[in-house]
Amino acid sequence: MPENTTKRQTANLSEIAEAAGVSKMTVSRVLRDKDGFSEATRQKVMLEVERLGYLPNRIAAAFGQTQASTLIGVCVPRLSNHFFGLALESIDRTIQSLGFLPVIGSHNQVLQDEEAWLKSILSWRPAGVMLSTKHHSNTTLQLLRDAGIPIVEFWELSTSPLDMSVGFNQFDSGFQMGRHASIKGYSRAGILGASHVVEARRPEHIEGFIKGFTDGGGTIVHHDVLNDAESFYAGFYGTETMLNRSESIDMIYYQDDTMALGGLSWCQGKSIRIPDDVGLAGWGGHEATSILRMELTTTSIPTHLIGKLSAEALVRKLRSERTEDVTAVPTRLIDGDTL
Amino acid sequence: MPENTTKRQTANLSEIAEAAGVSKMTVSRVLRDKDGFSEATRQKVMLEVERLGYLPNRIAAAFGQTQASTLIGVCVPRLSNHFFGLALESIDRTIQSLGFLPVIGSHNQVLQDEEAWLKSILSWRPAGVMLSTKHHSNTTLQLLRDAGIPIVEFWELSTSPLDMSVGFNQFDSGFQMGRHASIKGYSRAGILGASHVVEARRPEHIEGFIKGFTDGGGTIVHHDVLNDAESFYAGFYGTETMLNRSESIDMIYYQDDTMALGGLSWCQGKSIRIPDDVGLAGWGGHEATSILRMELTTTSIPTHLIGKLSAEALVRKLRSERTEDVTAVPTRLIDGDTL
DNA sequence: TTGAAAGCGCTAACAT
DNA sequence: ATGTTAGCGCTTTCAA
Repeated sequence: MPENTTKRQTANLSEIAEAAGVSKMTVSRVLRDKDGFSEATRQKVMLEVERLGYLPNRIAAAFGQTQASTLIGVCVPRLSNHFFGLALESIDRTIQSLGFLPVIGSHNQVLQDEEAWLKSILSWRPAGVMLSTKHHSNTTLQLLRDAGIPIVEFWELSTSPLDMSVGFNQFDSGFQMGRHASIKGYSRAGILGASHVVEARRPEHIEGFIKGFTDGGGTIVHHDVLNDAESFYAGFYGTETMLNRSESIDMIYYQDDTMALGGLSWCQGKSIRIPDDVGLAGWGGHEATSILRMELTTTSIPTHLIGKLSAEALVRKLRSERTEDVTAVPTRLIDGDTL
Repeated sequence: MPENTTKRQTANLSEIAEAAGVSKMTVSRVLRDKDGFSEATRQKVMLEVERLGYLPNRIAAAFGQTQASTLIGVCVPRLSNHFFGLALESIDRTIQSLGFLPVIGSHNQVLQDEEAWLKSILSWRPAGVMLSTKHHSNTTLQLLRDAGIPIVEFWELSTSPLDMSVGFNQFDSGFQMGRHASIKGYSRAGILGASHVVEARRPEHIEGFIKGFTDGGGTIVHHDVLNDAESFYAGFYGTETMLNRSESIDMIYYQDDTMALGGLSWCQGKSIRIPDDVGLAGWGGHEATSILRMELTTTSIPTHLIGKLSAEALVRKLRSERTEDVTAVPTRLIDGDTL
């Protein structure tokens, strides 16, 4: 029976102090394990803490003492994105185990949404923030500067980070695939991307692929960006559209593996031979590829590792421990059966 | 260059007040749009707010005035779960648009993890919490009671909720599939579940399926619970194991669609005819099924709707508006080609 | 080893 | 329409 009209529901330090026959400060010291109390006192206090079901009030604790906030803001493009879901899982576990509370948000690839989210979380004076893109609005940059808290940019590596960066070289991951395709003899590629935001920036691995592929003498025949979220189905119908065009292409590079899987399925349904008729390459390293009879050629991203390392880097900085500003994690080109 | 040693980085109400030549209270009123100020005053104040880049301090605002906290705790089983990812996306958007800040956590189907997360978020005195399971530890129940804040249990419908519940009848969704399979003539079913937690409770839709299927005269021949997360690959190898056993089964019911898709793929690789040799049924309504040449028989869950309605219900309660305590959303049995 | 006092930034309640 | 006062629960600082 929620009663958010009443003032206070839980015991506070004073009540514990009174019950235990000591002062507020002594209780505070015991709870935070600062020294300055005897074992006997500790026991008296803890007994009352248990008995009264004391729950610390972090709002009060954080209030005024900036460094006491245990909130850490974490912003990703989409909560339903498979790859970020995996990274978040790792971030969540790591941050919590280190004694902080993650506050997760999303920006949908819209700079203004990131900005709005940032204002929202900064008004709670977090100890630090974790951002998953390299590009930010000017207001965002200003807000971050003013906040004066540690920042980790994770996912895509930034070699000149605002503060710290943990991630992989996204351009290079695409570049390698482009070169790989070129070496394998492919020369006319289609690229299939998707974004539900029209003005979205072209992903760096796509840029990298273009460079790697054209450097090797290849030509990008098509570059379709569907106005849709990356998804299995977007890859399915996007592939249909692309292959039904007149110009012949010998391979398709997909924005991610969900799309590549959709494309692969469409091709199999049409009895198009992979990789003989068309080569396919994805990006990400999606778990779903494990059930195929052929291995998808793709680039695997160490989502878990990124999450763990980025959360750890942030906490180390919060604790004023030594940390690298830039931590690169490797991606791995999986030379599968589809290209 | 983060400096979490210095005390304050941003302007506060007093500074705005001084700069604008009014009192703190007037600034406070303007910012919260409470009445009690002239248009001229408003303009003076807003000018300084802009100029000094004032960012409200919600910690101070929430401190002492319980109802001023804009934090809402949200706990799901796993952040990387596709279905919960979709629900979270909807919850996130809805909560933010209503002026609150979601604090998302996960419990991995472990009651103690939910309890730990709850303690953590309650110490931040949230305005309300959203939980995605019906079952809680005694301590969790006690904590929720003491907190005295609105609670929404979302996902699985609870007809006697702690406070409010928004979701579907999970038992019934399985029951319907069991009856459906039985009516179609299937009589010897295998059930394939997965959980990375050994002592996890059996999902209600599995229970429902068993009831519906056996009521119709069917027999559950196998019930395997893989010690793994639900995943495409778990469905793949679990199906292999199950079908390689001696006893003949004529259908498999999967814990979710990712597993069903894995199973379907395994069967197709072995040239097992679906649904003639074996019928397959999933649960959830995964987007990936859209790329198959056959439609997966499954139960579709309105993840987005659940997220939206549950977030709205909570906020309505916070605003003391009228709300239903129990909101049922429908699931839909998709009578596809695999059963 | 312990306690007392001050103050963090804001808002509710009460003036004017 | 605007200002003043008090206090939320905790921790830091200083004193005993």
